[in-house]
Amino acid sequence: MPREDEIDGRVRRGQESREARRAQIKEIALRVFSEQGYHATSVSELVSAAGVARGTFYQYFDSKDAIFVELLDDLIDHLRSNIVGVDLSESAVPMEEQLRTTIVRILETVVNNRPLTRILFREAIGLHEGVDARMGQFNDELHGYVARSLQVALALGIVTRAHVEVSAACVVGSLRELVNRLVVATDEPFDLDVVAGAVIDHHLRGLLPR
Amino acid sequence: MPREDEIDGRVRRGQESREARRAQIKEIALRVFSEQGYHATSVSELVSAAGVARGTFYQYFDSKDAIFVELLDDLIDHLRSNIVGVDLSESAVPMEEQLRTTIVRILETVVNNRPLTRILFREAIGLHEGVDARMGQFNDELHGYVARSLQVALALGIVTRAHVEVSAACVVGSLRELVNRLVVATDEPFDLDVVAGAVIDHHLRGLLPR
Amino acid sequence: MPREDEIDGRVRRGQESREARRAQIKEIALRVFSEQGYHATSVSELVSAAGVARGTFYQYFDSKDAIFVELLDDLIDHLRSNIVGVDLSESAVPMEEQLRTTIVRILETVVNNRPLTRILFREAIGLHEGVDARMGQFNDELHGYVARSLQVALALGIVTRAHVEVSAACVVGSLRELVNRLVVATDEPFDLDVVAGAVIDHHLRGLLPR
Amino acid sequence: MPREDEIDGRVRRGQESREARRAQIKEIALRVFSEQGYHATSVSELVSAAGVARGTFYQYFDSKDAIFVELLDDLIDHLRSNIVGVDLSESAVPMEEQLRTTIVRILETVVNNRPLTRILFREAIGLHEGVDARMGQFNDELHGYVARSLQVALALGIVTRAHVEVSAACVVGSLRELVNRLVVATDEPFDLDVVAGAVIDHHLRGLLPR
DNA sequence: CATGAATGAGTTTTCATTCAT
DNA sequence: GATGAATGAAAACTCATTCAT
Repeated sequence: MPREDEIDGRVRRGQESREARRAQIKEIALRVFSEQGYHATSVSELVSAAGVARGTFYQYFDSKDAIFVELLDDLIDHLRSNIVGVDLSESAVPMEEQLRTTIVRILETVVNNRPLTRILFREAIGLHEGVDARMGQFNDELHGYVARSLQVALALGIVTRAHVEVSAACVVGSLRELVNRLVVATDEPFDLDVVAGAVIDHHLRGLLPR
Repeated sequence: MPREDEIDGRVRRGQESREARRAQIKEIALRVFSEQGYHATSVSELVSAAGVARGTFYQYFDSKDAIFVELLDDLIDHLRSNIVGVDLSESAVPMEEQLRTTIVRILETVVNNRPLTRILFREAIGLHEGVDARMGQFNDELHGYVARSLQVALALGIVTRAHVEVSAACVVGSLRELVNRLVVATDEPFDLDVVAGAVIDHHLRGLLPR
Repeated sequence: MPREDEIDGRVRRGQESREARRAQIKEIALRVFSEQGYHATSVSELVSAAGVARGTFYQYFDSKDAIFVELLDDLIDHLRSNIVGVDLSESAVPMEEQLRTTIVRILETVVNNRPLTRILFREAIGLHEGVDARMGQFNDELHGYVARSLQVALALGIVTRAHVEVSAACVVGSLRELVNRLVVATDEPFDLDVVAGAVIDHHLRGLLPR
Repeated sequence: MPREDEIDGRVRRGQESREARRAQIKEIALRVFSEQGYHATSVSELVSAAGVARGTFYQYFDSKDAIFVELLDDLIDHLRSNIVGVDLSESAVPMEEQLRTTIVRILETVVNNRPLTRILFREAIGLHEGVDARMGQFNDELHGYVARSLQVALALGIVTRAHVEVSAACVVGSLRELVNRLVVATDEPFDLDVVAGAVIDHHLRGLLPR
């Protein structure tokens, strides 16, 4: 009969390596998916790239769908955690600074997760009901957050003349397009602060001279 | 031996019916694709919906890919034809009016081609190299057009302080997001003029009070 | 534009060859199943034995299950059609003769369908819910038929002292076992009339001398 | 260095626990197999139900087949031990009484081993060569025993007019069918003595009035 | 030109068995 | 002797495309 701690040790070691293996497969799958796309990637490629057997893959993930969804959820969670409310009380950090911080954070997240972001932008639409729903939900969250902020700002007189829904769509669409151009379509680095500043300036002050 | 004009007639009739048949298949494919998506639509569904045999389908289109790409090209051509240069000469129609017209036209086009637009937004990414290239190209065209216009406007002093690339991305992204929300995600009608006006106002004057 | 009868001809020819192909695949599947058993037979073996491609098989049958169930249903239908009510009216053919005829018919059917019968007896249990249900249903039908006949015969005083359920089970079980021994377990021919007579004699008069 | 008896003790304890472990796994496997059937039961289910690791299972049994065959052999041995020769000497217990006893014993055995019996009747056919052989062998044994008994009885004039092979098949088939109906298909209890009596009466005296 | 039966490479997934720890 | 992660052969099934009629 093995001693208690021996069992614990085994179990712990097992769990550690299980987690490690799982993470390893996810990491490689992320790379392969982002290089080849979801449909062009077969489970065979996944397992041979990860250097494990077919069955091993299925011990850790229920299906090709499942690992893909998990990868996407990871990024969406990352992004969601960067949406923080803007504090409009007088004592707070200036609104523009707060906005800049949020945008910089979002851009940082996607820059640091280029492969996932690419998948998200290139593959994650029309692929899978669950993914679509999650994506739509995140987009709606973002839109709702911006719209509500605009409402408050309107009420406080901080902004004016806004068609809230349209303006919210403009803000969200601008971010998506920037991510698309700066992160998805190219590998070239860019200055986050400059971009964030320019976006905020664009949306707050518009193109016409004042 | 048939007479000359009889042959001509046959050929013409043949060609007419060829074109008609082709158009009919495309029309039905458009419907089916936009209802079910590219991957979820099999050639079987296409041919049975069109009421032709599998082989017939392949006499008109090289592959499932091919017809899909053709449908997308059609829409992109439609959209492209709506991008017209803004005339900034003093004698011209006021710039804001010109912009409004362009945006209204683009929105009209996508509203009138909801199924295709849906495919374009929901399916046409990460699906097929050729499609990706075309989509990217169109997006770049739009971006380039907006950026060049901004350059000119900057030079003329009509707009100020613009980070051209970022602002162009904001404009393009705003349009994409609006199309996405207003046309792709819902069937509800909306007032094109109001939306176009709000977009232009947003981008020209910004959110802050002047 | 093809003439009416040309279309009809094509369609008819098509249907003929479809039916023929279907029957051919069924026939070969029957042989392979009865030789190797259901589980030991893969679709690959089926199609290579039939000399058709995998896809062809699936054009005619939904699944491996489906063709198997169809084969079994064929035999069960055969057998069911041989269960005919016994006419006990005075003017009728003598009861014993009627029973003999029914039993001879059943034995003939199974003898003429040895491969299917073998599958039915060796494979068709615990394999598939639908098959189980059908088999159970047929067995119950047979049992019910015998039991009802016994009830009537009891009422008419033709038989006596019967524990109806047990006797019905004895009759049905006897038939099953005979089929098992004479048809399933061996290829040797036997005299149907002799066996049928012996069975009837056994159940009607019993083993003890009178 | 351990003392002799200490080693013996270890070995004995080891063997005891080996046997106990083995029996425990068999017992649980019996339950799971009879609930779900052979094919529907995976080794995973077996080991998780038994609370042992996969590898442990394979230390006690060569394969999934092996444990199943062993379970069947157990039941067949049980049943075989209940077949005892009928003593026809004048001084013996009356033949009918002896037959009744044998039948009651067999029914008791299967009633007391419902799970195994169910496996035997529902699964153990066409599953595995070895199992098939064993089942066939037992069936033949039973048949042979009944046939020889009939031969003797014929010679002694106790029974008359018997087509020995057919009558033996009737007797064996009747038992199988009764077991099937009373034990396999239902959980309801029944009066063994009544059923045994009815069977014997049926086969000895037949259905016709005397 | 139209037809639709035939094709077969390719996909995802399962699960009995092994073996390093 | 116990463990359970890893294995990979093998299975069922799909569907875009071809080609004889």
